[in-house]
Amino acid sequence: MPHEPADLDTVLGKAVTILRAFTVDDQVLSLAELVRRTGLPKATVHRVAGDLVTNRLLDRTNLGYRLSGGLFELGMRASVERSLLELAMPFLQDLYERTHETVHLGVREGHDVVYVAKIGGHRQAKTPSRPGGRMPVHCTAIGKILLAFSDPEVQQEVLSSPLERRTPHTIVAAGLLERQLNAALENGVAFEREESAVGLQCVAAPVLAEGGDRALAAISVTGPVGRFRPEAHVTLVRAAAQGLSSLASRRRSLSS
Amino acid sequence: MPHEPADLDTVLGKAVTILRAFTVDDQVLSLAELVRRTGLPKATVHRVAGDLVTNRLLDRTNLGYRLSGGLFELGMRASVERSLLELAMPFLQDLYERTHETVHLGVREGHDVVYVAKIGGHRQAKTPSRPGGRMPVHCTAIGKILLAFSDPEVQQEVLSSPLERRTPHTIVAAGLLERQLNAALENGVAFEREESAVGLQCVAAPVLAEGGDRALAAISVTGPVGRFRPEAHVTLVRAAAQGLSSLASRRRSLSS
DNA sequence: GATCACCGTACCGGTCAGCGGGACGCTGGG
DNA sequence: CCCAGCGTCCCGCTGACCGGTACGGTGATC
Repeated sequence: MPHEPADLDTVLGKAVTILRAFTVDDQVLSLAELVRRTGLPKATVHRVAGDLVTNRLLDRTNLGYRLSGGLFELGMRASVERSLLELAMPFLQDLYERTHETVHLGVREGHDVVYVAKIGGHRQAKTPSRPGGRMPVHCTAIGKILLAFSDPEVQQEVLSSPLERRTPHTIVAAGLLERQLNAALENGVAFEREESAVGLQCVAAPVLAEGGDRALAAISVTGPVGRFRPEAHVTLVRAAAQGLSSLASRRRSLSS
Repeated sequence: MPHEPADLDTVLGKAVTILRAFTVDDQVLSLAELVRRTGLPKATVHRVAGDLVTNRLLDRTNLGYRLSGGLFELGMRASVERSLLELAMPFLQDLYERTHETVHLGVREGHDVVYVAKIGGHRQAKTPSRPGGRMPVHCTAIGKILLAFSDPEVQQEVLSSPLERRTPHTIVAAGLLERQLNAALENGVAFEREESAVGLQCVAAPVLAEGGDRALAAISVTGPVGRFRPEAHVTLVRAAAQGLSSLASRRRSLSS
């Protein structure tokens, strides 16, 4: 389940429900739309949204409400993502410069991967991912490598839940997926071939925690079928991920 | 004023007060520390922080509280910053690849510049800026160019307020600053020479709104005195900023 | 230009979520 | 041993929050 109900009997619960009603590609939502999405009474949304505006978490435009810059600031202070991002940037940078293909950094959250960074040039392949966005673990290279280097129980959790089909190539058979995960664990790389979007392929390698058997995050390179062969970039991606791993384990940035 | 009091007689106000108690380089704050910073009663902080945890805006660790990954996700959905970032990345990317110096993207908020993106390699100069962080407008190249392309009233507002001295080179005389702003407006570039941090220099150019007389954002290149001469990069920075300007004005991403 | 659907805004009295002073147990340092 | 500082919990008071309802504006449809 994406995220549980969030207590609607409390102001705070209503507030975050409203905030979370915005998806990655909503620019601005009208009051009515917020009412529709949240299921809250109109008067309530009106009031709470107003409070959110005075508290600078929302902006008011003549078209409706929109997540504010203050929220962006706050989000960038989230310790784990922030320090991961700062450590990772130089590596992602290098990787991009050597490949000139789209480079991703992501972490796992439940059954999804959350993208922490995405860098690409003017001619980048049109990927469905966005920084701060989510994708199901089972249909992306990043997701697979993260899952391969997760606790067996969460791995099993995902394998035993229904696997949404995103494209004709999406792997929906748990058995096949499990074999790929084992291979990924063995090789330290995972692949994706048009499983999240038609026309795209991807390689990913894990950023490992101290012990070396759990992934903190993962790095990937994505490109269009045709000019791009995932196998050709295995070494580079792996090198970047390993470099970051060893740098990260020399710092504190983990735990729960 | 950075941000006004935020109504403390409301749950929401207390909640954001607690969230904003975290600065860019706080990893984790104890309950007691939060009490100290917010001035709220201990019992209240304890309860509200608890609520924030159940609503996934804070994480609980054995050392204290910390801004959660959910908050990061939310922040990345802030429309203005997000779309700006997406449009800008390829340009920042190019700029970095041609200079191999630290590249920034920033917007103005009140008397501060807020950094939206920062990219640099392994050998980057050690800058005080961080993505999501703030710096005073008057002591950075980005800040100066943003101010030069702002409404005259806000420009005057800043000029007539006390200018904090950050380094021995920080410009604290309003007259001198004003002359630099005029020059910046004329040339479409601003410079900074060790005014925010000793040993660093910087060039910045504006990302202009449709009309061409107001800046939406600004791009800069920063490097260490010695190997780095700001003048040498004027053309590149300006080109990147102009490219982004024309791209941005072909989209909707402005207003208040 | 009348009707209607849908929007954003405003009102207002009942009630329960939120409040915070204070007490408690734990820990570590002097 | 004591004390300072921490996190947690209790509990009765009260005003912040609630949301049904009503109102004015705006655009499409006939």
